[in-house]
Amino acid sequence: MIIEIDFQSDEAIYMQLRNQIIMGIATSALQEGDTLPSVRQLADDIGINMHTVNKAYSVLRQEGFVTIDRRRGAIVSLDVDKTRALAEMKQSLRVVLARASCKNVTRQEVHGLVDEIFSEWEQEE
Amino acid sequence: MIIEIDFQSDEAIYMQLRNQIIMGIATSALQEGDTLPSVRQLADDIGINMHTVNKAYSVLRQEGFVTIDRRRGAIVSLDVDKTRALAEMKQSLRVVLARASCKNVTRQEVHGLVDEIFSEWEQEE
DNA sequence: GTTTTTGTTCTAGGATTACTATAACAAAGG
DNA sequence: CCTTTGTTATAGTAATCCTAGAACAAAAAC
Repeated sequence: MIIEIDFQSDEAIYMQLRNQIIMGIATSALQEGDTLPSVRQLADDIGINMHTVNKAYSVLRQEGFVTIDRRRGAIVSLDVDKTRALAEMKQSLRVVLARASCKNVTRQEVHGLVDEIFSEWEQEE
Repeated sequence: MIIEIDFQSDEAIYMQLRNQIIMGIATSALQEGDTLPSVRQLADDIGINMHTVNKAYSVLRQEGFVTIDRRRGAIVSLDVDKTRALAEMKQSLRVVLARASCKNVTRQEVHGLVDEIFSEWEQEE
């Protein structure tokens, strides 16, 4: 799985990393049981500090996407709390859809985009 | 329109303010042509600094949700660039949906949530 | 047994951002 | 004339982000 960090972005590096790993899981580029690179190796590959990678991994652990084992490192393992996931998603969606709605994006167009995104993922499986 | 700031949140105050105003527009609590409170008055009401409100207004202007007039202050006026809005929304949706998908939220459930949110807004009009 | 690699922890410094605080300005309106 | 408007400048505090170097115990590799 290829990770691309935009150093010009105003989004923190550890957040870009977190989001890309989550999208990697969603697209099945990363599967349950897969191990992520060690913090030192990934930091070296990307050209950032070890602690920045460690922070991304810690956030992923806290959010229930990986478990961290001293021997094997970070392992993709999903702690599914669907009720919580739905509540959190609704909150995020409200902000995203409000912005879109102000710009005259219709409910149908949103549905279309959702389908597009899900289709992209299913193709890659 | 009621604005609620969570001072314990890790989200910046000016971003909370920006998002609530955008949601206010989406729900028609704020309509095109309406004037927002002056930066000093709103800052006083909320109990924050004038410059924090000013920053929120500046972001809203840059994103095309309000125009700012020296006489009347910030006025809701939507600069609709739908192509850009769709592109930006898709990028945001990708992250939100990836998180949900990992937690076994289905495409159908996302559609349901989208409808729920749009319905909330339409009821208030 | 020795060496390497693993995550973890500590301290520390630099850079940037967020927020607050004053103060002052020109423009418009009452 | 006085008030209110957004705007700008300066300044300080606090928090966050990122980097850096060092060290530790535990597990794996040799």
